[in-house]
Amino acid sequence: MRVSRRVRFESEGELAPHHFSVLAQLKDAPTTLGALADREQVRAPSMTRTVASLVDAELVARTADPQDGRVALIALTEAGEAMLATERAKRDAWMSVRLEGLTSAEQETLRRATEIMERVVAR
Amino acid sequence: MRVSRRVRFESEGELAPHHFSVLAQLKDAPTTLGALADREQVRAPSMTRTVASLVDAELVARTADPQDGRVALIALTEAGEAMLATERAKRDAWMSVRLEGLTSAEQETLRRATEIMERVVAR
DNA sequence: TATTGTTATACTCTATAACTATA
DNA sequence: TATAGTTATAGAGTATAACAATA
Repeated sequence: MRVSRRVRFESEGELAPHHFSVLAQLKDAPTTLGALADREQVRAPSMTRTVASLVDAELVARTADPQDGRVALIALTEAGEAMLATERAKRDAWMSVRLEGLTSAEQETLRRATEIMERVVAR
Repeated sequence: MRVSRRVRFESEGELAPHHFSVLAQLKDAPTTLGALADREQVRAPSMTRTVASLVDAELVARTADPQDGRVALIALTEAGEAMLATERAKRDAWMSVRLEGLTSAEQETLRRATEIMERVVAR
């Protein structure tokens, strides 16, 4: 928790945290508004607002679902992908600087720990 | 970041995140309102409100600084300490369940990684 | 009828600006 | 004058309730 707090506070970007978080959800595939709301742990009306704001910023686009007329499909625009990559690069840079001073053995321990935690979190 | 997200979302307590965070800052010693605002990355008026809400809930108490009449010193009450302990226990429990399935070697790797990251974050 | 999403409305958290009290 | 904190006011983000459109 302390590490994540430091990264959030110190590698701060132009994007509000909940905006960053939604862009990250869209990385792999377009997603319905409802699914986004579930994953972000907010109610549908809140996500409607957040998506409207991201659409205004041209970071995401809405398209209709050809199979189901009720559904709103949200996808990253090119600008959205670029923004996501930039923000992630800032976080990576913050961490890279701090890991440089470690020994190879320490870095190797962190690599193994990361693999373990990825499995833990995937469950 | 993904681990911290899961812990926040799934080990959810009664306390709003920014309330939890302020209580955690007060764990070791009473703190001025201004210092709290700095550490929580909010402006003084926001912290005035947050502290007022915690005072209403009797989780913190305000006392005057004997040396400087301008300063408001904020400290945990007994109820605040108990609340903090309870919330932390929930987070610990969430994680403990997930670490039980790991081998001893894997758990040892995580212990060593934790020590390394504590040094990284302390800088 | 049930589901997906939006609109209306209110509450909370945040901020900036202006103010009070103390140094 | 400068600093610590509060009050006034406004802008986001969130929620619930009521609604529209589609299945």
